[in-house]
Amino acid sequence: MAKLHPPGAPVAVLTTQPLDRPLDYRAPEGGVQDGAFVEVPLGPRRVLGVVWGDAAGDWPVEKLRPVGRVLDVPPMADAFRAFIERAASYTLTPLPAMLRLGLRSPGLGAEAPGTRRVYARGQGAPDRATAARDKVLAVLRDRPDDLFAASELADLAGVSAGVVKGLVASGAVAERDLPRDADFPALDPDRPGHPLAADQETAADALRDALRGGGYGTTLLRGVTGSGKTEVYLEAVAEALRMGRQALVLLPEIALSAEFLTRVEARFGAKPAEWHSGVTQAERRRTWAKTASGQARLIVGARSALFLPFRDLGLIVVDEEHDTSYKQEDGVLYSARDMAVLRASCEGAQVVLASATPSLESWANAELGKYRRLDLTSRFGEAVLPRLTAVDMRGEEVPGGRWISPTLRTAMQARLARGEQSLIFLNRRGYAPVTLCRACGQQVACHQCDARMVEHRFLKRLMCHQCGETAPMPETCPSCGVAGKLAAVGPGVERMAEEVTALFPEARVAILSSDLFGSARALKAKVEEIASGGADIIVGTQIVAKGHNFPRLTLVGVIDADLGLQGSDLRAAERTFQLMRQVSGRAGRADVPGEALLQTFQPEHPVIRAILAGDEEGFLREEAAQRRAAGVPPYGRMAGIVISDPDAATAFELGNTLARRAEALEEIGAEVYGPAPAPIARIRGRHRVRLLVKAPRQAPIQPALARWVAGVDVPRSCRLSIDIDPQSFL
DNA sequence: AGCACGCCGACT
DNA sequence: GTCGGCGTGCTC
Repeated sequence: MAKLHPPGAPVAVLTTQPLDRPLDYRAPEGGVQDGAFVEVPLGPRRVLGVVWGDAAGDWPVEKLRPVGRVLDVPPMADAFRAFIERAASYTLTPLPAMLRLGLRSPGLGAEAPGTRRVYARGQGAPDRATAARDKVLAVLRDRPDDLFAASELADLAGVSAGVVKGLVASGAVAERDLPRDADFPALDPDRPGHPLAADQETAADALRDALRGGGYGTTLLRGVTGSGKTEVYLEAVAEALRMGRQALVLLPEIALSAEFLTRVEARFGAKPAEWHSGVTQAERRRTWAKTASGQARLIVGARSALFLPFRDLGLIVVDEEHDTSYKQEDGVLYSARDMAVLRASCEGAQVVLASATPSLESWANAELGKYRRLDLTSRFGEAVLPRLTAVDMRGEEVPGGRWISPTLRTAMQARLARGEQSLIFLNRRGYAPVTLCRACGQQVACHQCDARMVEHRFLKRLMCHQCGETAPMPETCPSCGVAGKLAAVGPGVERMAEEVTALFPEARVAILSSDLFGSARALKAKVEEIASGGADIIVGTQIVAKGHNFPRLTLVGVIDADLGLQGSDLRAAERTFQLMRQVSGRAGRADVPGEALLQTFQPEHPVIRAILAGDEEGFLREEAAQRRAAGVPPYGRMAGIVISDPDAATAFELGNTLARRAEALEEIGAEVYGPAPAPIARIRGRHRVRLLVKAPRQAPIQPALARWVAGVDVPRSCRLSIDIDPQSFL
C-alpha cells in the first residue's frame, strides 16, 4: 500500500533524468505519499519526478534537499510503479527511461486547462437563409446531440467557420464553453450487442467468467478473418465496465481505429478515449488525466497506451497480436504484447490476445497451458474462406520487366468483367528496389547506410528505406558519371500499378503504400474511398493486410510469395505464413467466395505448401519442433546486442572484448555468437556490429547480461543497445 | 538530459 | 593576458 512519508522524512524520488536510480530528498511540509508526482531541485534546475518509496539512505541526511511542489494529480498507483520497475528490469532499460514513457502527458505540472468553445443545434431559426447556412443546419439536423468545434462543424458542412459564427446571433446555432477536461461520455455495457453466433457466445462467456473470477490471466482468442473476434472481446470489455473497472484495447495501426471506434459506439452508445500519435495535445492531456482519475473507462490506442496511469485496469485486449509493429524498435525496445501481459499481471487484469494467425510465442504459451485458448471456427455470415492456389511461375510466360502471370491476368479480367475488386499484393514500396547503371554495373546506394536507394516515381526521388534520406533522381550514374544508363531493376508497388494500368487501361487503379500518405487521416480517407467501390484494382504493400475491410474484393494476387522466405532469419517462415494468410483473408468477405493466387517459383517449399493447405496447426507444430531443436524462442531465450560507432574498428573492438569476456553468460549456460556486422552494417553513418546471446529457457538472462556489459569499458563514441527477445535472429 | 567546470588555441 | 571551443563529470 502507498505509504505516507511525514514532513522532513527522507524519501526516494525517481526522475526522468538518466541517473539510473532514484535520488533521496526530504519530504515537504504536509508530508508526501508514495507515487506522488513532485517537482524536485536537481542541480540548478527543477525537474518532474515521482516519489519512489523509502530513501536509499546512502547520502548524508544533512545534504538532502527538500521536495518542491507536490502536483495536484492522483498519485501513481503501486501497481503502475511495480510495472515500470519490472518492465525496466525485463527489457534492461534504465528506470528513468521507462518512467518517461509513463509521464508522456503534455503539460503535466502546468496550470489547469481553460475552456473550449463548442457549437450545437440551437432553438432559434436563422434570420436569413443562405446556401452555406443550410449546409451547416443540415449537419446539425443529422447529429442533433453532438458538440462541434467551430472548424470541425464548418469542415463537415463544407463552409468556412464564419458561417457557423454568423448563425449564433439568431440562436439557430448554440454556443457553449466546455471545460477542456470535460468527462468522457459514459459507456453503457448493457445496450443490446450484435447477436452472437454459438461459438462466439461460448467464447464471450469464457472471457466474462475469467473477468468475474478476478486476478490475472491471459487468453489467446483465435479466429479467422471475419469470424467476429471483435464482437467477442467487446463482450469482455462490457464485463469489465459492469465491474466498474477500466479496459484498454491496443490496435497495431491508427488507421484501423476509425472502424473500431464506430463499432464501440454501436455497442456501448458512445465513443471511447483514444491514445496515439494522431491525437492532439489538449486531448491527450485530458485522456491522461481522466485515465488517472478512473473516469475514462475504455481507452483505445497504440502500444504507448500501455503506459497510461490506469486507476483500476481490469482488461487489456491486444488485437492482431502477431503484428510486428507491436515491437518497438527504436528508443526503449519492448514488445507491447509482452508488456501487456506484464502490466496485466501487476494490475490483476485479464489479457485477450486476438489474432487470426497467432504468433508462435502465444501459440506455444497456449500449448503449455500458460494461456487459455479460445477458437472461433465459423466465418461470420455466409462467407467462406478464400480458395488458395499456387501459380507456378516456372511454367508461366512472363516477359522481362513484367511480373503478372497470364493465369493471374485472366483471373483479374474475370473480376473486372463482373464489377468485383482485385488486390495485387507486393511487399515492396517504391517503383523498383534496385537502380542499376548499365555502363558500370554499380547499384545506386545511400551515402550514410549500407542500403540501396529505392526509386519512388511519385516523389520523383530516390529514397533510403533505412534512414529516410532522399535525393533527386540522378541523370548520370553517381559512380561512373555516364548519362542515360540508369535502369530500374525489379518490381515495387508503383511499378506494379504501371503494369496493371497497361494491362487494363479501362480499370481504375489505386495504390496503397504507407509512404504515399502524409497522415493517418489521408490513408483512412483513401481506404474508405476504395471500400465504397472507388477502385477496380488495388495495388498494395503490407498495409493492406492489416484488417481493412473491402467488401467488393474477391481476388487477391500475390506477386512474389517467395519474397519473405529469402534470407536465413528464423522467423521468416512464420512471418510469410502470417502475411499470406492475412492478405488472402481480404478476399471474399461478403456473400461472394474469394480466391487467392500465390505466384511462386517454389510451390513445393514446405511453407508455401502449408499456406496452400491452410493447415495452420500443422504449420505451427512443425515450426515449433524446429525452434525447439535449435533452442531458440520460444524454447530458449535470446538477446541481441548492437554496438554502433562512427568508426567500424572501434565498434568491432568493443564487440570482440565482449565476446572474450563472457564469463557472466557462461555461468548461466548462455552462448555468445559474433561479433558480426549487423544486418544493416551502417545506418546514418554509424557502423553497426551485432552479437547474439542464446540462453536456456529458464536462465536468468537479464541479470547476466547486465553483469556482462558492466564488466567492460564502453568508449564514449559507442552506443550499445540490448534487445531482449529480438524479432530477427540473423 | 542539462549544466558547470576546466583545460587548450586565436583574438584584443 | 582572456574569450570561448566542447570533453568530462555531477546532480540527492
